[in-house]
Amino acid sequence: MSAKAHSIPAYQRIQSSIRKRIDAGQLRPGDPVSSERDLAKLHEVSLMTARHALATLEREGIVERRRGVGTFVAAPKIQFNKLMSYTEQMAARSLTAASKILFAKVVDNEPDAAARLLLSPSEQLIKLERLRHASEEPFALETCYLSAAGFPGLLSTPLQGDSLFAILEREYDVKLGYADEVIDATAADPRTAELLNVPRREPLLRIRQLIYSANDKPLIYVLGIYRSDRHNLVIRRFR
Amino acid sequence: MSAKAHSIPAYQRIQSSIRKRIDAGQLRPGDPVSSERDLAKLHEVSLMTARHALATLEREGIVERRRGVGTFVAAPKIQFNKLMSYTEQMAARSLTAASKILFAKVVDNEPDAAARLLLSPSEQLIKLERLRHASEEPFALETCYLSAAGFPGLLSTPLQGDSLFAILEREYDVKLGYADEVIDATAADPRTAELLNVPRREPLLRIRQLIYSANDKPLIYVLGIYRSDRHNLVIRRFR
DNA sequence: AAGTGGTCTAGACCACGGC
DNA sequence: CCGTGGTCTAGACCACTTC
Repeated sequence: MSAKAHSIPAYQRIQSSIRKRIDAGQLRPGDPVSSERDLAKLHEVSLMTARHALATLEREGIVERRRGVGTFVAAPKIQFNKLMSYTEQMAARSLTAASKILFAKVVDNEPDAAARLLLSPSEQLIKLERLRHASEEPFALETCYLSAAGFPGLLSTPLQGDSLFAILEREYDVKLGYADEVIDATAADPRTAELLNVPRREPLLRIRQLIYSANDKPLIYVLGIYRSDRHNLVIRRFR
Repeated sequence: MSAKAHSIPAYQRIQSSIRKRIDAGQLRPGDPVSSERDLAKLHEVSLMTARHALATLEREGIVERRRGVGTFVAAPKIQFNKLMSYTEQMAARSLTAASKILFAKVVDNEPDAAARLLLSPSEQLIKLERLRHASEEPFALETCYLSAAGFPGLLSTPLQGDSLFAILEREYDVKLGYADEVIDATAADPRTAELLNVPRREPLLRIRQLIYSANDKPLIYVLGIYRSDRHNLVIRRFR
């Protein structure tokens, strides 16, 4: 029925239009979102399609649905369980991302990182170590590894001003899929303590993240160390 | 069309039948699951219903779907982003749950916990403090709070042998919905260090969990402290 | 009673992967 | 080519909440 543009699924167009109105402030937390039936008429799609759009928005925590009542814009707490770059996370909280690159070179002596990416132990890897700031105070040390062969010339592009996710998606046509994260607590070693400006042995949050492409190939391994006084991890679990 | 049992949705029955075959070992990781079309014929439902069953199983990490290829039993890593009791988590890893109750009384001087449950500061709360073990070694200290008025007689029921989730769902007809968790790192205080058998100031994982009912009412507030050498938190994020 | 989300039907076409 | 999952239709009835 619809004229064209099969390139973007209808349910994603509906989601975009809702997200856009939330971002623009036209829809505020607690405000009702159009009902399934209204959305279906408005976008000229069937009920199931409008429903699919709202259902996945709910799992992202953007919207809350109550049977018999309606769908409402969720409190903007956090984008639950959403894979986002540091830049995107900061933007979602209306903050600007600031970071300092400590290390950016090709290495071949990190067999552990290579193994996590399912590469041979001596494979050449791009290693990128960055210190994340918020209002002048450092709060995270992130080290990420990528296959050097998979992303030629990455180190020559300006990494400073742009999000790594954005570069990968734009320049290398990468489609990010999901990430598995293992979280635990660790004590600050001397170098980390100095970089993060905390005492030695301070408890820190450690997140080891393996980011997969949309077709299930491991792309990036990220080791993140976070000051737990300046950063909380928030997730939502479902029954 | 379908004869009866509107009580349980068809897509949940399909999920149960798949889960059952996985639990029984008839389906092992990597094995193909019946396709959408086969499931639809087998269970005499429409394609969309079979599809819904597989789609939500995928978001739980139980199954992996590959377009053009099929649906396969996922590696039994972890039940991603799933709200489960300690007992259920242990069972999922084929371990037995062991815990010791340190404290189980009604209190009225915990305004912080009351506030999180949206109750008045002096409201009477059931406070339950438990030490979790795995193979003789303690690894977690969990303190949970519930409204005393909401769950009369809970302290009289045998909490030792049964999962709290199971008691609430069975005896109080509670429908658990989801949980929001805030995760950070903290240092062991003297009492916690002794209980968990670790040095003082040891980095520990702290999880503050607010469990909601299916209709969005806060039910339980849980403060958990975990030995990070014996417990990892694993989550999955989606793009 | 009216409106909402939750489940479901019986089909359709498309995009993708493997043979 | 065929089978797979991904999107979509044009309806339907149910369960729930609010008025």
